[in-house]
Amino acid sequence: MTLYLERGFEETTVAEIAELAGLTERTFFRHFSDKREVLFAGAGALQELMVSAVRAAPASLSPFDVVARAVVAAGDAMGPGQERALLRQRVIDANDDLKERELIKLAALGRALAHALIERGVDDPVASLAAEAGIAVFRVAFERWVRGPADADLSDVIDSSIATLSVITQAREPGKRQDHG
Amino acid sequence: MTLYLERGFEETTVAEIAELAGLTERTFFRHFSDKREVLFAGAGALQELMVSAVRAAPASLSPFDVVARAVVAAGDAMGPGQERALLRQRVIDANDDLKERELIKLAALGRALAHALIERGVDDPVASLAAEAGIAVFRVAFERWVRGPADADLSDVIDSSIATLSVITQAREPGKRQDHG
DNA sequence: TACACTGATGACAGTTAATGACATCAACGT
DNA sequence: ACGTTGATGTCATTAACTGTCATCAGTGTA
Repeated sequence: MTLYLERGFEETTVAEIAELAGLTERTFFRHFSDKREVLFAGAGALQELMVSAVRAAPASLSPFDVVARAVVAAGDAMGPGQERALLRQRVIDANDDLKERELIKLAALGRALAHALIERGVDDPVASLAAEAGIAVFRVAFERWVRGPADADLSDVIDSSIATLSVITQAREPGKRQDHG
Repeated sequence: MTLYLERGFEETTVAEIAELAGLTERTFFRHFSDKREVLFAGAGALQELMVSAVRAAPASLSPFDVVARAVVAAGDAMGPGQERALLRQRVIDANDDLKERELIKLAALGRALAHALIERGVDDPVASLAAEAGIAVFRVAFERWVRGPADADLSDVIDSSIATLSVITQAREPGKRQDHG
């Protein structure tokens, strides 16, 4: 993180990272599958947290409510570390390769959530859509939170984004099917 | 595409591609910024198509309906080339690096759609969420279409997915805010 | 014809991410 | 003392990219 912030991601070589850490390149690649993965090592924990939240949700909730609860749980867990998350995000935003890696982590998270929903008995198109919608909310809310005031609560932004999405998708022409021919 | 299908993406070197095309490596990298980009050169056209659809939509439509129309327009354009799209998708699905690139193209598409909505006067959180939801629908529907029967119409799958998402996000506990303590 | 300019390509060297193979060394139990 | 195991170092190699200069075809102009 120190080197990435100082001189950027591309300009930092693995040799430099290894030297600063007192290791060799080879050891670096034993710990991280590639140069980007250093910044995403903790993504697995977040995914497990959200999947657990899905599993722990009451059976009475609708699929989307279950996902919403998982997203809020993730927001709570990320509460105190706003500064660290912000630095990390700054590094990621400055580099396209890192953005790609972030996106695939989110996609994996979406699949995991969908899978957890299916295990609860939700049908597949519904499960995937609810999960993807949840990821979309998470992404948008996170960005609003990072760019917003320093004392804002991520959970509040998430709540608000969930409500907004709900309103948006309701405001449709009732029963009218899109024509396409 | 020939080499990627024969031996996979990782196992195909740029030198081999260049040789088959009767060019040098250097020339390959002058046409494509990196090895993956060969498969995504046409993504820009699709994005322009969808942005145009957003701009051309009647002012009376809700933001989500506008996005839905753009997604359907993309589905129509992709109608005849199912076989080619399927081969391409098979190559992409078999490799994580290519999945990453695909995701960032979709993310760029999402931002472009959100921007087009904002130009129509839609507020920012609403625009981003509508766009992201549209992308989610597109992704889920496209996957269902690719894996589904060969004679299926992508536009129909998209229509159905849009309707499903609409239903999902409506089926919430009315007015109840998620607790997170 | 001669000349200048431009754009695309080739030729070549160099950097760096990433991987495989083997050696070393400390910790641990028997 | 001995073998095992896990983490690390060392060395060699592949292949993605990049910088730089040379070449060459096409085009306009005197």
